[in-house]
Amino acid sequence: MIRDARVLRAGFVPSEVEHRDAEVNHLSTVLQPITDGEPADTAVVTGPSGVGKTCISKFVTERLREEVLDVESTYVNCWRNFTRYRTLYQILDDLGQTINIHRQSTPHDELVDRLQQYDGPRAVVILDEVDQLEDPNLIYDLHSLPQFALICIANREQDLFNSVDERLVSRLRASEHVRLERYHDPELYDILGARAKRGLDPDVISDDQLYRIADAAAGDARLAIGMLRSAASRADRESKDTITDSMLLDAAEDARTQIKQKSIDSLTPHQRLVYDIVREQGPLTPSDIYEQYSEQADDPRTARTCRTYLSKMEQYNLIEGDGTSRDRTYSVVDSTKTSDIFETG
DNA sequence: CCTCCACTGGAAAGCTCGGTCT
DNA sequence: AGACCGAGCTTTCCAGTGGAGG
Repeated sequence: MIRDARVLRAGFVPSEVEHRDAEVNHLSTVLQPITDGEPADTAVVTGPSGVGKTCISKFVTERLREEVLDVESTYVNCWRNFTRYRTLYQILDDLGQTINIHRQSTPHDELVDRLQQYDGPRAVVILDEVDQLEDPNLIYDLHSLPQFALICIANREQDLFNSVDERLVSRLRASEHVRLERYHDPELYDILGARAKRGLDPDVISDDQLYRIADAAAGDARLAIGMLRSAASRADRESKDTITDSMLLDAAEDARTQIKQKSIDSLTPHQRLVYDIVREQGPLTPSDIYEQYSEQADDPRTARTCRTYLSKMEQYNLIEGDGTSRDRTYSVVDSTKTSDIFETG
């Protein structure tokens, strides 16, 4: 029943991008100078999650590489590689420049030096979730190197500008800006339809079901494709020929928890304990959380560290803080809102 | 309006771990 | 093997913020 699982995976870049012609063209134009061996301007790509920011950036870069021989490209997820060192290392690694660089004992500055000395072909550097960078000055360093064309991806323009200093803000404001809006339901339906057609046997899923996935995903293509993937793999496991409505219902839950589970898995045991306390007993005040935590933990960390955990988890969108100062409480982020849409449909 | 108190998050120093260098 | 180094995490200290209550 699954014909080509690749097209249902999260990072898949399709051969044609649907409903993003204007944005794709815009981004292509920014990178265009590279085809003539000229330096390209920095591009900023913004929009909420699942609108295709990563997808069109990779797509445009791939297409450029098909056109021109001498172009390298690298993709760094700054959320996973949030330190300056990891990001630089990732870029150098992708460019094949990590010979003689040792993960542990090479100073920061040497990595930047390496990039400055890089004399290979021009390279497109995609920095995904760039607002998550611990030290945004890295953007400035890369921006000033003419052999690299930067694509900075962020959810919100403001998040990006808030975290960087003045000189960089003015430079980024001057650079090309590609804004992506949420998909409308019919657009999402088209995207899902295309993936289903390539990825699944015919008649595995009905048009009506696809439309309901599109509806439930509320403009988020990643979520929608995740739901489709989850439903399809369930049907496959159970050796069914078609996807049933109840599978769709479970898939909606699945797709959301899977995204969350990734974050949860990256927590340390101490962070995990704090998260579990908030999940089971929240909403709780910070002092209550710490009291519980220090009782339950083996060799508990200090309250300050616990605060660092909380703000980290808030960034990961695992928990949310409500209220300010004394009436502040933390609780887990609610992720079960899609059920009713499928129930009535 | 003023003081108290809980909460927040920055800065700097300390620790441990895993790696290199000789 | 032992000295040494940097990253990442933790601790200590503390200034700033904003409700609550006199």
